[in-house]
Amino acid sequence: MALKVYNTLNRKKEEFVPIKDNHVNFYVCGPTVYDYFHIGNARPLIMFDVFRRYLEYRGYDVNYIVNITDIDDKIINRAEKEGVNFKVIARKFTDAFFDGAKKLGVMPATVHPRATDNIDGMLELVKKLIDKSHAYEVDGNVYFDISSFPGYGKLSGRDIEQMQSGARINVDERKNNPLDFALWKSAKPGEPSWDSPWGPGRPGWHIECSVMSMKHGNKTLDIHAGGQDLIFPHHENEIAQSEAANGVPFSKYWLHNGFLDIEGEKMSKSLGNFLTVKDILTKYDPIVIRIFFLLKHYRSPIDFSEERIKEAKAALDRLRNAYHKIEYVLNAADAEFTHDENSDNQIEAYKKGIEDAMDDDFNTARAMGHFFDIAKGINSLDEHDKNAFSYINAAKQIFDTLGTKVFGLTFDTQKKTDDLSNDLMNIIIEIRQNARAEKNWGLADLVRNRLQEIGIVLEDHTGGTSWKYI
RNA sequence: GGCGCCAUAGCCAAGUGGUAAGGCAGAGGUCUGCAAAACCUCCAUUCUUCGGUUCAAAUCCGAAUGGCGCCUCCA
Repeated sequence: MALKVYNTLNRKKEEFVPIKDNHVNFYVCGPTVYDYFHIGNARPLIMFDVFRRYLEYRGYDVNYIVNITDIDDKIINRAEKEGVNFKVIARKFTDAFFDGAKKLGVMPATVHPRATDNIDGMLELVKKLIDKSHAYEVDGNVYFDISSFPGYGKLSGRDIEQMQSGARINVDERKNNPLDFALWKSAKPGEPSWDSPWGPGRPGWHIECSVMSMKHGNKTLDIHAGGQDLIFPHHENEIAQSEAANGVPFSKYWLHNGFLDIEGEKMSKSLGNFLTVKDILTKYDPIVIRIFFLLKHYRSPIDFSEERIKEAKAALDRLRNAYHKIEYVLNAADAEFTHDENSDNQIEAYKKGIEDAMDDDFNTARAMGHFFDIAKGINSLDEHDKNAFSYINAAKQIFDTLGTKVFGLTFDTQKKTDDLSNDLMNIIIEIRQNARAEKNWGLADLVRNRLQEIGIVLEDHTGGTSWKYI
């Protein structure tokens, strides 16, 4: 089955065909580093990371670009408030972004370009737009003239005239048209600035993405992605300035993720429900956050709450328990298993189910359902049945490849355990088994309870006792 | 006012015109010294409502109702 993606440009699912062979230029709008990134920012970060991994799993050569916007009004405002250079703010929250992303299991992009490293490219693009009469300069500011670009509004499905009638009153008087947007802003005294033909200034909000995607990707990207709120004006403006300059489509496919609410309400600082990833990770396993997002389709709205997270944790634990059984059986086995064709076929069917789900506009929620089916299959197996070998082995493969490499989930709850710890655990378990044999339940329970206090769970089976970290 | 999205069990959620995946919670049972984990059984004759198309609709069309988003910085 061919991969299909929902393209915001046409509002339809389309077959995914890269522009050139199996090469994919995939650009995601990264953070503006003016604050710690929040749980809502984590959604595109995690979901598009999974899409990227799946494309690679499918054999595509993915050039994955996630920019850092490190110059912007919000950064300048914060720097002013704290009385530091804007670079201090940008550096601090760029570091926090990379740190959080790493903890969430997000793979580093092929390249993470920064806006401030690309000022020259932006100046060139602005010049080109002026030369082509798509932009005009007023008092050191350069604006894009949207009336010069007939396709304006095609991504967001907006009509220019209707937008003009509904435009806010507080528009910049210097613009020819209220909807024209800034490509270059003149600097006020004391503000960070770069020299330009129009005087000292800084780039407008949208220009950095156009420049960085062209530089590190192509004039026409295969995929451009971001949050739904970026459709207008950000992505609309990127299209206008890029296509006006290059005369070719800016991106073949546009992907947009749905919003996240907190307890049914929009997240905002004024409501006091603003949750940063940094804070959340002090409370929850990052992989729980990952599976929380994976359990729902990326384009739907998602609601974040304690209860949802508890459910996500329970779901993850179910998969981890199954994986724990896989390892327990494989380790305990004498490796005298016979081949079972039925199990092979069954597991092939699960694998195909997951791939079909992902091929259908990255339906991770459906894909996860198949993982639970596999978990059930593992849990139902008689661990002493030698015919179970191929099923268990194949299941492990699916967990390790699709589960870990594509979805970025970790199932192995065993921390890095050294030989000494393993030996000690075996001794403790042996002593407790002796106590149990003598029906010394007090001692047996004491051992189990004390271990639980330090995060180790003992599980008695008919054939012995296994242990794992919580 | 303009543009767009959504409505499936107690909760979350998938659903590709052919007769409702999965997870959580709950009830009963099995296993166990007790736990934990797991397994088995039960838990939507029905998909907000009303029309329509069709042999067949949760899926397509229309309308109503109820939520939500964007149009201003936002992932």
